[in-house]
Amino acid sequence: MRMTNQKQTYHHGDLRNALLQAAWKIVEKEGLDKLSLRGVARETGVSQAAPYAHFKDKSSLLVEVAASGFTALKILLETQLKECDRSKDHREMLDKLGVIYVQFALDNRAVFRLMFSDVISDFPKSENYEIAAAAAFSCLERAILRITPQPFATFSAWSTVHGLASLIVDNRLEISGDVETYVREVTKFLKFD
Amino acid sequence: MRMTNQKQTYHHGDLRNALLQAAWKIVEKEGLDKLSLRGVARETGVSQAAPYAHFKDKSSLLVEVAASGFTALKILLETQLKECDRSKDHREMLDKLGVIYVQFALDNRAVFRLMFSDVISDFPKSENYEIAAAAAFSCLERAILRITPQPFATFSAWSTVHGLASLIVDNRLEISGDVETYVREVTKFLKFD
DNA sequence: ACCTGAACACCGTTCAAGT
DNA sequence: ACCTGAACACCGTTCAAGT
Repeated sequence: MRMTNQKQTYHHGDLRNALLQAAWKIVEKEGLDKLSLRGVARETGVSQAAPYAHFKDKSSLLVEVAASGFTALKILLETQLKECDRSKDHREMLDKLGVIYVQFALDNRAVFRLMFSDVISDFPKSENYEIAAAAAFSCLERAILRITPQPFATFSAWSTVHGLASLIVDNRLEISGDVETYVREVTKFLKFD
Repeated sequence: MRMTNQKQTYHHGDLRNALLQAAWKIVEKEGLDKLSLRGVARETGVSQAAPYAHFKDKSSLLVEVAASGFTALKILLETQLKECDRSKDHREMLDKLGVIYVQFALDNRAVFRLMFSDVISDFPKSENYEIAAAAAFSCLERAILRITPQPFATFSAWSTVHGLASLIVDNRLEISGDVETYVREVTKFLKFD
């Protein structure tokens, strides 16, 4: 099928990234269980065995997709964190980060699930993944530390926001109305003083 | 197993339940992604096509496994709820339910994941599933209502406990020490007054 | 009604071989 | 180094046929 205007070479050039993008796209469109490595290769216009030149196996590819998910989330959180830097209302900042977390989960349902999926959790994770995940978590941590130094405060905030996001994404909680008011109503019971 | 001594007959007798039990066992031992319908049939000593006499497809079987997971959790929660009925310390009761929730998740990692998995969430759920899930949720709700009538209090408590359970099960939070102290430390920031 | 065996269209993964 | 095509051992699901 080499008949488009682009000249098609035997070597793809950036197959690794093309595969990652295709995988993200398919996961979001079809769901994690519908994603096959062969399908990713097909979508990328490459043979079924080609991915193995760049990834050890299917799980390794998915781990990298999840890592880029954490990176995307981290960037969103960090942007908000910087915007709020001049403000003194630390609690408001935390709420805003919560809204971003939940909104990200809703905008990228399948990838969000993948980020915490057993495909990854029960697997030797990549360095990329661990770094990206830790970076996202650390944004929440920094915000909390401006409010309180209590040791479990970060876990508590993270649990609440993550739980809310998970329950919504997994259809156990129907949201009527916008995400923001929902997050605020739920997190208002968290009191760190 | 009432039929241990009986000779094998062409008809199994209670194949439906045998398949459900085998599925639970395999999921916990091998993980959700390793579970195949053919494997479940093999484990039960029956042909690959036999499950289709009792379940529409693989997902339908998994939905029922998840339903029995919710039922098991509900029973644990309800037992605790009754034990606490005479006590006046409603907050203590809530904490105990939280511990049970998280402990259940840890004792049945793979099934807990399955209960909220996309295999089920993006699927026409069965009546069994919806009833069992609602029953489990309602235990938390009843406990909360003794503390406060505020509308989002239940969601808040559920989110926190569910988030904590999920993060631990998905290996994003290492627990050092026992579950109980962990749950108490995290939920102590939830204040309903 | 309940179950089997063969069949079909898919997978993940490997490997010799091509560029 | 990067990619292909064929091959192998698995799946989920269907269906005619057996009990």
